[in-house]
Amino acid sequence: MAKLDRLDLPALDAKWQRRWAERGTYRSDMEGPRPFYCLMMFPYPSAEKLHIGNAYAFTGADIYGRYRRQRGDDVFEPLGFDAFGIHSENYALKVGEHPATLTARNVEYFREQQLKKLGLGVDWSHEIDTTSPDYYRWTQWVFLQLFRAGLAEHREGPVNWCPSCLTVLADEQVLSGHCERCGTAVETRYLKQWFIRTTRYAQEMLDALDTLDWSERTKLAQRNWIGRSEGALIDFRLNGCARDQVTVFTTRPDTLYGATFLVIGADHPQLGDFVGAARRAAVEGWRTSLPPADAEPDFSVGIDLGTRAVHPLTGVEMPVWAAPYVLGGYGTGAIMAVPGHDERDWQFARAHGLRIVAVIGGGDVDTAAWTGEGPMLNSGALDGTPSTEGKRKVVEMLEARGAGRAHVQFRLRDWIISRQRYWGPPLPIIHCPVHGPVGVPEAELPVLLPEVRDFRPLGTGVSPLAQVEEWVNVPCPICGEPSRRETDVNDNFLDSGWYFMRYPSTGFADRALDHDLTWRWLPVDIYIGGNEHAVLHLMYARFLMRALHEMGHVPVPEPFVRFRANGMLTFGGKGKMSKSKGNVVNPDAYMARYGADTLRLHIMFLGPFLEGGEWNERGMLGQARFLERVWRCAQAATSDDVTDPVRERRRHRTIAAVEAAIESLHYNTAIATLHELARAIDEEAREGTARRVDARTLVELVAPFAPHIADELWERLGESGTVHRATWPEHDPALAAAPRVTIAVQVNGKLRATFECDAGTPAAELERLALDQSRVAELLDGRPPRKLIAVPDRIVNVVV
RNA sequence: GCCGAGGUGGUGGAAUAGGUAGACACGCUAGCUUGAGGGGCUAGUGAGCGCAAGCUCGUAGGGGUUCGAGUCCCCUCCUCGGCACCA
Repeated sequence: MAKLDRLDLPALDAKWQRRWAERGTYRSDMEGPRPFYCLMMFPYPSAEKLHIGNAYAFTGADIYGRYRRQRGDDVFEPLGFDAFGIHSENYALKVGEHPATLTARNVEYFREQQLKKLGLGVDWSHEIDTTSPDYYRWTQWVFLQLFRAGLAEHREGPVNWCPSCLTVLADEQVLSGHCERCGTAVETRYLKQWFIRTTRYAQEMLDALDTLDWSERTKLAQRNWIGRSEGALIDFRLNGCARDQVTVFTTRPDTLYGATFLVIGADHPQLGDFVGAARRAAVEGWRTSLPPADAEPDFSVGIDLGTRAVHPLTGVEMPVWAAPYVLGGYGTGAIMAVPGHDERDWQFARAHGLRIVAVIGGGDVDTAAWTGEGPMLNSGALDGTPSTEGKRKVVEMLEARGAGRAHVQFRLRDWIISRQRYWGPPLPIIHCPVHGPVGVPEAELPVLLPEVRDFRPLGTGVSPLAQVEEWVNVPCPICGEPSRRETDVNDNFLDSGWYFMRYPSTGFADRALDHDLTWRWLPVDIYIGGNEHAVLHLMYARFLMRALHEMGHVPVPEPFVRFRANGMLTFGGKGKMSKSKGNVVNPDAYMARYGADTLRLHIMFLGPFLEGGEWNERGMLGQARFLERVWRCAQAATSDDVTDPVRERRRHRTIAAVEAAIESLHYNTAIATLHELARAIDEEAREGTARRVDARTLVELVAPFAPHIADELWERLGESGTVHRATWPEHDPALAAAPRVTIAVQVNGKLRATFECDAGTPAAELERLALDQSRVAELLDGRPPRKLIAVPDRIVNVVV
């Protein structure tokens, strides 16, 4: 036998990456008969390089795409860069470089030095860069479609303001009152902003979740975020202030008789309207000295507004208070306080000596609020009615008087997409003194982001673009009056909210979405990515798809048929990898040393892909050994036998096992199965009996995980073309079934013996065989068995 | 606090419908190779007892159901992830 060439994995990486590019191995046939859209979340090239955690997610998605490609599907596996946004801009500010040059360099490094070297089966001819005018022109187009449809509105409202990033943030970007990216406590400001009306589809998006094949934890996060609650809106007349009435939302209309005061959110935009004249100064002073919004709830903070509210059913007057424990931005920004039956109201009432009345039986309101159900009390004609029924009855009474109605409230809020920053696509709007906000005509897109030297945020609530006078001042597209451009840029979640729609159509400069390609390729067949985007990106993407579907631009309302949240790679006991935790691991050196195939196998072997795992580099050597073995045994297989029943069974079983493992994304067990096959063939190779057909099967099955060595061996085995297209071996379940099985024999539930018999041996026969076992007879010691349980092909349990 | 996912050898992790716990891999030990090495190969490796055959105990802890429980039910403890005053 000729001496085997030494295995040089990094050299194979380079060789095959070059060949694949030359041969267009991963070019998708966009017209192919079996389109399969395999999507992975595109990376955000800020300052950091890709770390092992990123490589993990990409590799896992790539394995699935490769598997489908081998099965003969026309797989479309595109990739791009989400390069606009505050992260990049903040970093650019820090290092004093322009974000455009920084981004270009990072994109180049990500693509050439990291993603391509990982051996991803990506079709780079459809690459997207969100900062390219070729792309953001169409992001602006998407915004204009929303604007025309009335789904984008310019209005004033309370917004989350980050005093460090000097911009507003979406609700989803605020975590426990802190800025998601810099951790600074967020302030509430009242600014005119662009809102996207995501709430319009709240119910539909909630309902559609039931039809989606998504990771359960992701769906749950979305359900919680949408936060549907049923209840009622109730009107209270007001005396002693500028407003004559206020509407509150409650989920417990059955407790209405227990309402003893009202509370207005301290951050309510029109709080002043609720204050009695005599209390005005006191309230103003109080409002400026509130604890920060992120603090632990303090139910002792509140102020009497001096106003009286009239109970809609009893006519009794009650005080009106303001307190920060009520959120000005949720519901109507005001509540009816029922201290007997709401924990927070109870604490507040206690702190301020307000009346507590029990109106639902079952608890003792002197010691704690009773939030359960029970018979109604102190509720006039409704006394004795179960509270579950009372909900409906109270609403009926209110409706009869025109003082209330049933209402469904969502926690989901409209999406604020304006950002007072530089590094993003300018919103394509011109503010005309006559016509108000006017969309830039589509033919004039893109509205190019002007090149400015000083792109620092101003902190005045206005983007730095406002300083570029020659850019800002334009005539109104309708009437020609001197007007000003909108100077805010859009949130980068708008960029990433529709990128997967664009991928198929990247070849078209004259339209965002080519009709034929879009109808052929959408929705995405499988989307794999981190669950940190469960309520951000995934919610926005669903909204945009739904909106564009209503307008007829895309074929269906839901973008992702199947979504799987990959697990996270942790390191050093510090949890998920991130730069701020200082536990990032760079994959580059490992690829250079062990080859991409080794790294891919290693990280996929760390644990179940959907659960993640703890990074270590110790096991890497094991995968290197495995590849060495594959290399050796595949080339040493010389037998042309294809009928040996034992080996054929093994082959078919292996194919079935690997296939099932990949389908369920349990890559770790697929790799374990491959280890076993490789060991077996290797052993046979040493005896000179290894079969070519086994070697070929091994190479085919290993290909999604270790694509470089697989193609090299494919070539060395004398096969034509590439292993990566339409080569997945068939398996026959009949051939995979074992003719002989091992039966375990238990005595009183403890394993005492095993024996072999034909598969399918009936239970009665098994019992007989079990009792024949010498060990069993010994333990029975002449006593008759009390009971025998036999499970065919598995076990016999002898009970004494 | 609420919601979700989990606790299996020295380590990462396997166990289709309740049916031989610990696949596969790392590490370790011994031996063989010996062109040195973080090299390759072979064997062993849950704990305890035993020369051995074998026995006992073992899937966070405690109860339960069952011929049989890592798997099902109840309680307790712990870890990780997410959401956090949403009326």
